[in-house]
Amino acid sequence: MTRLPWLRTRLTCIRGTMPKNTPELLKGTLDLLILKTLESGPMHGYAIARAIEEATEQALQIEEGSLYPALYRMTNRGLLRFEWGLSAANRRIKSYRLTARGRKRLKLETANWGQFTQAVARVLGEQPA
Amino acid sequence: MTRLPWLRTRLTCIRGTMPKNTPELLKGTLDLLILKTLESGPMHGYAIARAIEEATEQALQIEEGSLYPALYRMTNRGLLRFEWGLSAANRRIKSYRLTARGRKRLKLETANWGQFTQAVARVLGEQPA
DNA sequence: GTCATATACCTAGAGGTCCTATGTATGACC
DNA sequence: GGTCATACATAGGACCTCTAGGTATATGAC
Repeated sequence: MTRLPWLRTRLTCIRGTMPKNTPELLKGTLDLLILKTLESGPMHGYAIARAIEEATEQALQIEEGSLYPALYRMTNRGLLRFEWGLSAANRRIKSYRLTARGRKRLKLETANWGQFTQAVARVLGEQPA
Repeated sequence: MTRLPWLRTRLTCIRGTMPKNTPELLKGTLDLLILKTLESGPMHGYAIARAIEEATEQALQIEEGSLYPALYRMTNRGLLRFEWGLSAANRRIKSYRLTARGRKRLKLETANWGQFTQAVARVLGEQPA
């Protein structure tokens, strides 16, 4: 049971900003976030997660165990496709991009999200400005 | 295989407004919606579902197969408690109300929801007014 | 050089939530 | 007496996220 070198790294990463919020909330939304992030151009998985975290100022943490299965799923559904390539840091990466279908899906899910949050807002009794 | 009388009722109900949206989005949100609906006073399960649907102008449909398990869950967690009673229509009902814990939870989940939607909004590139 | 770190990928299994489909019961109304 | 809406309930499946584990390698510090 030797402590492997990469283990400590991971733990410190997690301990860092762990907001512990949004345990279930992320449920239907991760796909939308990924689609939106890819709208501006191709990106690889790890970078997508970082981009989302940065955009939300670490409010949302994308776990790798959610991210990679999601990318896999979405590729299978024809929303994304990927090519192997090299990152700026000279690393082997899978560069994902939206397909036409993915773009259409992004539109749909964005609209759904808008409707959904409006509906919830009505229940919460927020004044729509 | 005779067609049972209550079947048709149910089907027409469903066919009515079925928006088919929010398949996954509801995930972490149903509890919040129920808590908020009960904030104004005791209510029974069926009425809670109707209230949410009305508040959202049928944008959100609360299925009974989601509703009753949710009420059960939340009762077990000490967020709600209920008493058997009679409705205005003279029917046997379980009248639910918030516990102190439920009220605290409502606050927490409302705050979480606000943060979460803001985070998503940032990714979607919406201007925060 | 070699050690630690960050980058970059992957997966199995657990846990949780929602929905579909099904079932029962009864008050009100025609 | 039949139909409808109300009011409860639950088993099973589908789906998604997270935890926890695993591998590989470029880069910079020492």
